[in-house]
Amino acid sequence: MKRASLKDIAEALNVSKTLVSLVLNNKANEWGISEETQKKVRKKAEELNYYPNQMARGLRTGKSNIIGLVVADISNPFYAKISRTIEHEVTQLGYHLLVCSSDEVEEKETKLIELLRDRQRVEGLIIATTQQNAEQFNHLKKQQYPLVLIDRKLPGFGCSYVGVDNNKGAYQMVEHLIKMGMKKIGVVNVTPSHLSSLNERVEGYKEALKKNGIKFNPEWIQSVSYNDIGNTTAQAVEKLLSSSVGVDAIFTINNYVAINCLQATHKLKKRIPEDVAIVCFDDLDAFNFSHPPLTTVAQPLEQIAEEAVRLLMKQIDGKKFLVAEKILPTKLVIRESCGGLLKRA
Amino acid sequence: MKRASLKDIAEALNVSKTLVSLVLNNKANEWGISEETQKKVRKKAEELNYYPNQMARGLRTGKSNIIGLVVADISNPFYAKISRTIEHEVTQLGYHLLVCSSDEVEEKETKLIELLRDRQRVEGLIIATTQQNAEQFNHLKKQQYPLVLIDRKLPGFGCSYVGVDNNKGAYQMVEHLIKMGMKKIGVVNVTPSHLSSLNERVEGYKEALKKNGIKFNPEWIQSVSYNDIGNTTAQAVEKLLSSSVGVDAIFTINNYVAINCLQATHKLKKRIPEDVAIVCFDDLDAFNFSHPPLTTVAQPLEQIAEEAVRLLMKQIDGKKFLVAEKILPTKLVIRESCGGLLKRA
DNA sequence: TTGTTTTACTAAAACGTTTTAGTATATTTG
DNA sequence: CAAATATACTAAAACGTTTTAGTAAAACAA
Repeated sequence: MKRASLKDIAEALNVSKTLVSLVLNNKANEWGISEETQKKVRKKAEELNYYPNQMARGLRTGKSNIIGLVVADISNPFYAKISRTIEHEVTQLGYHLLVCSSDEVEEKETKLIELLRDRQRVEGLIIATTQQNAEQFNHLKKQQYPLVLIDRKLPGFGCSYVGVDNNKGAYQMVEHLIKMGMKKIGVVNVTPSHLSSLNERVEGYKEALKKNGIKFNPEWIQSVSYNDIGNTTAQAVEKLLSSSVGVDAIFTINNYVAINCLQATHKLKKRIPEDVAIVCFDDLDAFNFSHPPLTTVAQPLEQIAEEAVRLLMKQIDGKKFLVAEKILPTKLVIRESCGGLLKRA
Repeated sequence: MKRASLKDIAEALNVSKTLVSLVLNNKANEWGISEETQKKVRKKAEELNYYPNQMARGLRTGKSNIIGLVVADISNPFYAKISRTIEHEVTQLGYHLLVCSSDEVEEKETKLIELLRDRQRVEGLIIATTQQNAEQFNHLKKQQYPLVLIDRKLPGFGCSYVGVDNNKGAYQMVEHLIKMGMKKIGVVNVTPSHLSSLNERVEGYKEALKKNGIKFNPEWIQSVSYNDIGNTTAQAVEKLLSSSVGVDAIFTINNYVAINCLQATHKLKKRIPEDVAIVCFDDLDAFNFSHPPLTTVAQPLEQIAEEAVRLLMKQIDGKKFLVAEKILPTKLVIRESCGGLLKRA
């Protein structure tokens, strides 16, 4: 069944396509088209079930009305939540969202960006990048292509960015542990990591110790490897809980590490939080019902998404690459794994 | 910076746009265009960084190369995983994916379908529908519009559908519990529910009891309401665990209910699985590290996605609405919450 | 040699919009 | 009453492809 076009409406009413277009784009009044004619047109459009062809429109105007989102993995709840809100926001604004996963592979991300920009002609990109150098982004910047990075920042590259205050989030978390009476606080980090966010969290941790007069012991920081997450986490936890180190609490650098630490600790038959507290950066719904429910530093996912869309739209509307950072506050979510509830009782 | 078009390449080489188009679409040989000319064209295209304008192409061919996916909530891990695979599959085939969330609201879904089909001109739709009647889908069917339903089936409406054998999955789960020595097995369902999948699960449960000579007690099935999930779940669990009913095991109808039952049970200070086993339909990554790790019926998410794409593409290629059902098997994932490991030890 | 076929291309239309530059008629102004 | 202005429209071009229907020149056949 062929779809109605402007021409069909125009012919049915014996008016020009121009007039129909003007009416349906709400420009009729500024063109002095009579109310009566407007009504006729709208009625016929309805009757013929007319919808503008976005491809024709896009071809003519040069606007695709699509924006692109590239994340490491859309099935990761962290990105899924953000994606959800972004979709919602851009839909409000008459845009569509194309989401792609890079699988944390640099070349895939490069290809995806190319695909979205060059083939699909998306009008702007929101990216949680996995890239380590800014080559491709510099290219986009030179061409004034609307871009917003989220979650992960590229050191030394100026662009729009939305993220959280990792340093402060970690600081608050650690300070809370100290207030709970913890003296020796370990960290499980990831290695090697080029992600700025993780380093900032470690810094926040160290600052909290310092400010509270606790002398930092290098053995308190253990690192695990994504390639061999199970074994390396087991080793890290064992080391932290060994009699020589013997920490009271473990601060895991992200939710993925947290999950593995949880399992490793259970395997060692240590109770949480009685034997050791475990807390982490990043909140997941699942941490509500893990054993025990985890105390975390939560990121304002919706707000991140909203700000990212806002910054992107500003660039799209202004046809200009903009450099603007939005650093949002995190929130301490206190559940049972840090012993807070127990000690209060 | 203006992008290169066919015209630019053609002019630079003093050939026609037609020729350039033919070469770049790999139709040069069937048109007898010389190797030499082909090389020239490809080289120039590369040089000018040419990418075809999908909107122009779409306008001309009537194909958008986009397909649409509508689910209840893309931030739900179940749909996020499926979406991930669908995206991957269609990308292989040169398509893009537009994902939208209906929030389980019928009118939103209706609008989204309209938006995707009429405005964005997606070439086909994959939908986990929240609708209760087939009106809109019948309309699509009449127009031979490519459609695949996943996860949720519309009773009495013939179309392509991909889902799992809910009945059998539930049957196997319940039979496993019986083999573990459970005699009284409760169910926590959702009410009111028009979702066929949930009803099938309840049927499978009943069949398993019957086949194993256990007389079904209506009090064993309790229902909760999404609107007041916390309270209703607490009541349901309390009832099931009360001395008058006293079930050995609780089979929750989906992952969302499972999470709430887990919390309710913990709150009652009952141990799982010592005091009561808890199992559920649907697997989540999170159930690996919940307390205790949950025994579940897992759905083959990737396979669902793959089949859905296959069925959709068949319709798009054939320009025909097809009625075909693909029912996939589930898998029993035995973890600790059903007591299996304990009793084996 | 003439007519036919093959080779290697091209011109132009079409897809459905938006936008620019009009125009014919009616109304107002000086 | 002529000129200027306002009103209510329209014709046609342009966006960048793909595809249809060609064509000129070369090669071949009779």
